[in-house]
Amino acid sequence: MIASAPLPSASPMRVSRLLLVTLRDDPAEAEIPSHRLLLRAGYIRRVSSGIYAYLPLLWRVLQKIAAIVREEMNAIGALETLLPQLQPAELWRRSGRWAGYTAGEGIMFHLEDRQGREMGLGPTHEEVITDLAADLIRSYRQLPVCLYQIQTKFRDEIRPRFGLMRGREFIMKDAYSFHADEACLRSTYEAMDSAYRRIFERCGLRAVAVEADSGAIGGSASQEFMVTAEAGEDLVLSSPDGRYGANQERAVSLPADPVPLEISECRELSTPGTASIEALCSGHGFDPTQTVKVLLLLARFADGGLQPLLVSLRGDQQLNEVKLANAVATRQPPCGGLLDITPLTAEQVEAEGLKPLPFGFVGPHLEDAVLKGARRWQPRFLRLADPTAVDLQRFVCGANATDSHLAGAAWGELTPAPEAVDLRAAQPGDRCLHDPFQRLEAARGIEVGHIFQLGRKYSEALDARFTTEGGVEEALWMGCYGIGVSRLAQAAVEQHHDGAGIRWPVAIAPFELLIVIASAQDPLQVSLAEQLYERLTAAGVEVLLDDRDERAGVKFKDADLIGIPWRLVVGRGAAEGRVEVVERAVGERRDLEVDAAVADLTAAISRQRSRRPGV
RNA sequence: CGGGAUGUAGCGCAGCUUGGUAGCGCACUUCGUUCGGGACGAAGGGGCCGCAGGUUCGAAUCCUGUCAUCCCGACCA
Repeated sequence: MIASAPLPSASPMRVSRLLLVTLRDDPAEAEIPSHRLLLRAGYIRRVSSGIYAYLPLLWRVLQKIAAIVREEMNAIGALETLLPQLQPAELWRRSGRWAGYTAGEGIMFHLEDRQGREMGLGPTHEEVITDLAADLIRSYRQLPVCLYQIQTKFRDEIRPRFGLMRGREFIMKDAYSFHADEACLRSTYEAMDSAYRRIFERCGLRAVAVEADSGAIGGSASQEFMVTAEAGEDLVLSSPDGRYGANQERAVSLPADPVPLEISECRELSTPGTASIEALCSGHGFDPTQTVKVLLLLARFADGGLQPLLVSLRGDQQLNEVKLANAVATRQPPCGGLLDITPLTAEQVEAEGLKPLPFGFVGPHLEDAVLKGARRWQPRFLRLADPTAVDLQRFVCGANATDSHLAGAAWGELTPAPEAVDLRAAQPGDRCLHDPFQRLEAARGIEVGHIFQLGRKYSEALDARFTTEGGVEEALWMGCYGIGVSRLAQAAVEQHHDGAGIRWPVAIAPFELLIVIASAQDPLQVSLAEQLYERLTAAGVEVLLDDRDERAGVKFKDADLIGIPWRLVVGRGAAEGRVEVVERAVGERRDLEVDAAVADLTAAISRQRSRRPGV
């Protein structure tokens, strides 16, 4: 797939010739409105789980989005290119991502060619582009440079979902920038940030930029662009004043102040059957902020390493697994990459040949000795704690013996305080760091774009170097920038629809205007509609003509469903030279003289059509 | 992968409990009447009841296996 073919020319586009198949009933497979509507209105068909055919109407939408993306990328000096989808494993081994992307919950489709060479179907293109950069870029004089492509990506998603929202094959714009220094990277990152804002705005989407986790891509700063919608898969936390917004994976906040614990020395507390924080607090009159809960987990690494984790959190806090994974990954770099982290189970402990652990009564002082003799695990815990736990003077925690807790324990006395790392999940209602009088609000969002400052992670791994002005060889600074083009199309539907169907923004609608012939039996209506088709097309409007010999009601229903933003009905007023103009999003109907209708439509549509400012 | 559910005509579904050789609505074809918000009547076409075994005289229906799809969790544009 290459999203670069020109839109069909001004040759008459007739619904009768469009292979338009709309469905009256909702397909059972679709859950969210945008998925249902795209299927019902004849925009997509499912071929396999997470794999869709983009039918002619949607293809026009995708090309319009691609055109806007292209304009904005070109405007900031990015160069369009097209990279291979089939990529050699060797390249991915060099970046250290082959195992992580293919083993375990790996997301890369991979295969062997007839020679037995391993290949992967590109889920992303950092490796290919960096290798090319290494080949092409020799000197600082060639920098900075930014390449992008609009390309089909393949990801063997653990769970494809919601039509185009999370497909296994999808269209993405990805851009990669190369720089001689970090300051230059930052300025391209800023330029991308504003280009992205323009792209989403021009596409008619309400999108917000939020701080994000860099995930498997890696790198330092990263920002996501979220289209706000109920059906969004991500939770965005933001401050009412608009100064802070972050994906919950990444969000930070001020925790509630703990209730002081009025116990001056540590004593044991009999707590039969009290294995949860709630039970402990309600049974013994503690506040959750006075407790420390200990989570035992197991980190699995690409090299086969298994590292037990002992994580301490204040009892009222929730673990943010993304933050934990990042903390673990940076502390155990030589293990070939972190595959996953899962809670430790009693069965696993037994399988290691270890004595049972007092799950539900574990305290932070659990000794490494309990791991002695483990078959495959590292024999010591990686100990991490959230600052909310480390900051407690006295606290209640498990006594490492079933049915027993400690009250009044203190770090130092009990066990040395573990390394403090931010591991807690910020929650809606938490106070904001920048202003404690602001409280975080939650909203759901669809991630349609993500920009990263990668730094030198890939250039170092793939040895992509250039010669500086001073004649020294250095690794390139890199950024990467993605937009889910097909996802964006569906996100637009999610944000712009009503009970009757889609309401495309003009800028990305498959057509700008639909001319409906109320009665295809009436030669007068037909000829007036054909004339209007010619005139409006000549005036530069993208027109679709519904010339089907259907009852008017059927055509109106289909018109609402497929959601073309403007509708011109040639009906019983045709003899008097009057037609009806309807704006889909507003629903208001106006009865106009033909000339007035043409003037009105061309003016309104060109006003709504998104153009680059100044072009 | 773990948990839940579903596979019957292009789409939505019934039939399965209690085995007897498949039905409804929409869509499709033809004819007639209708004709500005998913018309009506008549006549048609379309199904290896997901697939493979088994039980039985006989299986859409019971049993076993398998595949696929969807939903809830970890992943991401």
